[in-house]
Amino acid sequence: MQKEVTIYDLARELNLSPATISRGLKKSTALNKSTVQRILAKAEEMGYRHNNFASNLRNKRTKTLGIIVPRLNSYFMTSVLAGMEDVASKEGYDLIISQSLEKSELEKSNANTMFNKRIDGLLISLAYNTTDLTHIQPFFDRQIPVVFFDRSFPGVESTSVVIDNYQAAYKATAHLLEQGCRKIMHLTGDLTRDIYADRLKGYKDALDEYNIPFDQKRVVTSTLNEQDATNFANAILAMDRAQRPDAVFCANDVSAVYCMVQLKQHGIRIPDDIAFVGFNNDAVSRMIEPNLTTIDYPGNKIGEVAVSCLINLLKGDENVKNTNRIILHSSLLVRGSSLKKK
Amino acid sequence: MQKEVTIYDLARELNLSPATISRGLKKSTALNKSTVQRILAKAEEMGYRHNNFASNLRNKRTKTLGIIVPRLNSYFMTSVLAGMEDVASKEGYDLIISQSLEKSELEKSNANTMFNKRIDGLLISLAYNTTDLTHIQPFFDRQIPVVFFDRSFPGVESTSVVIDNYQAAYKATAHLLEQGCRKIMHLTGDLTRDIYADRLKGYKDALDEYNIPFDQKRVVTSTLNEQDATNFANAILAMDRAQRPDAVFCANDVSAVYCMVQLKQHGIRIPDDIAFVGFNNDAVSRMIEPNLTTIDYPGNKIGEVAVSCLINLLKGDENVKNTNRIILHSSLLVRGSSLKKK
DNA sequence: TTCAAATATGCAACCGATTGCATATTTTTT
DNA sequence: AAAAAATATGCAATCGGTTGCATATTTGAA
Repeated sequence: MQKEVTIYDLARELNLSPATISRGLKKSTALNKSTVQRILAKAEEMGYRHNNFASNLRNKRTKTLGIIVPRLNSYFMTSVLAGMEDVASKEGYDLIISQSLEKSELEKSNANTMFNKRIDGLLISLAYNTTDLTHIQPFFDRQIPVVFFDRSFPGVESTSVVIDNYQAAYKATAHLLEQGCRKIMHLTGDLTRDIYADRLKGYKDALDEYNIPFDQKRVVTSTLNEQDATNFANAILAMDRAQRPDAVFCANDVSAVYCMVQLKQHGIRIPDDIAFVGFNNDAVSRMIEPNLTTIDYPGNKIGEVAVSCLINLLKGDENVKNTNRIILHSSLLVRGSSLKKK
Repeated sequence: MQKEVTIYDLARELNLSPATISRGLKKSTALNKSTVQRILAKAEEMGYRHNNFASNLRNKRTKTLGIIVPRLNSYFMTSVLAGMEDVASKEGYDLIISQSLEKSELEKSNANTMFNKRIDGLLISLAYNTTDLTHIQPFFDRQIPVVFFDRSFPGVESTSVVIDNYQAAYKATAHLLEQGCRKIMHLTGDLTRDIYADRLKGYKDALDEYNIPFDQKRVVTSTLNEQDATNFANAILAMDRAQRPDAVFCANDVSAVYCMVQLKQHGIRIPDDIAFVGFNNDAVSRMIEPNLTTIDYPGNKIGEVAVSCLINLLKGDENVKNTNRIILHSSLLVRGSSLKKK
């Protein structure tokens, strides 16, 4: 292990003090321009690498942001992360990423770990079954900024970066109505997660707009996993003709796809018998036949915005403190699964 | 911002020296057991948090491992990461994760960033088009251990953790042969990545075992993305009856699925006309109809093993230095896409 | 009782960058 | 030419934990 070059080494070589070197490396304007140049050149020449630990210790900042997500294995999350990485690295921040695997327990433990690692700020998208924020409280107590993204918590004081779930669901439902569907079911997730509550509201309001009475029996709450989607499909298959929906709006693509697979295996034609709309524009939406109509929203953008926000908060930007909800736009991608009219 | 409790605060409260506190917090056996207990209790009571930066500065270790992966958006990668996270956090290591998005350029820049962040060790799965390891050289030069996983580099001196690609491909091909297929095509990735080269070898040897002559025209190299898979399907559709394969073995599930979708849309029946086997056991393999026969391998395990290895290397374990290839087992999951015999 | 061995704790010098304040040097003003 | 202002650089303390070596205390053996 060859030893590292420090500012003291540079100082000795250039006959300057370590203080001057430190300032030079940060291009301080207090220094003579030519001195700064000499320092930079020498640093390059000797292979100097900045030591974050010494610097963090002194500054009492870690220059690290923590990210907790339910799962990494969706195209959406990957895009969010890529966006976050992009902005964070430009601003010189590291990211520590962990998955809650949709389990509140694990989320708590991850939050705790990050707290102990002294991250400067936290970005979090909540697990399905998280019902309180006690695990986030330590951050609030120490004034460590927290930004929620995608899955936020109702009534929380922190900034959230979300999409217009209400609008998106409204558009999805209205689209099905325009296609002539009248018995539209909605497969949703845990309604304490406001993204799902908002989508439900959009669904309801679209029905209302078309004067279709809302029927509670047409809304099914689930965890949106493979098993639940299949069960949901089986429940549809068990219904008699009159009861059966002519369309289903699912709160994510994966559940829509599993549901479609099961229905198709039992002879249901899509979209003729039942039309489908999903949510997320996951890769699977283009693997199923017919391709799934879905809501597309810009993961990258969400990531970028969330990190920018957090960094502004860290910089103490007062404007950001007052903004506590940033809503990004999404769009409806119409594909075969919902096209009844040709 | 309330101020942090340090070992000096604890020392003052307990009338001990900071040195003793430091040892106590690490449960040093050099200390009286009751003293350790008192220290731990007091630390808990006062809300002490260990300061990594001070500690890293002193120890000249960052306790951080860097991970570079092509993409995070597969079930496999997510599992690998979960496994890595598990072991790493147990050993007190942080992870910094970044994606190369299959681009060698980005991989280089990520490696460079990690080098400057002074990670203690690197875990890397190479991008499709990485053809040299110059970007890893700085790690080798400073004796920073590097472990390759899944996608390794031929002839590299570092430890690699991989699956038995050869065996898996052999099993997959043999299975298709047992089902009566004789014209088996193989859609593969870049053959300079040894995982693909190994799979090709397994495919060849299985054919050989059944005395089927190998035909170079039956092997198609691609990037395994949606476009390439669709093109491949179109090529099959363009073949005349005699030429058409009766089975396809794809080097990943995603390409198999896209290919199947395209073929099905043109009336090809699966598995009757063409049987399919994929690789990875991605979630999509159970979304397509018929469900895709595929190779399942334990992502979690790969992650765990890779990190354990790296940590042993960091501990200077000589045994590990000599082991430079760890091969994990995988298994064939037979599903509808390849079952011709009922 | 005395001395050696074992056990328990403290001292103090690191690790490397940062920054308020002081000092030295140069430029500008009167 | 002297004083004031502006510019350039250095001093030294600080961030908090670690560890080799020294010292103090207890235990056990002779």
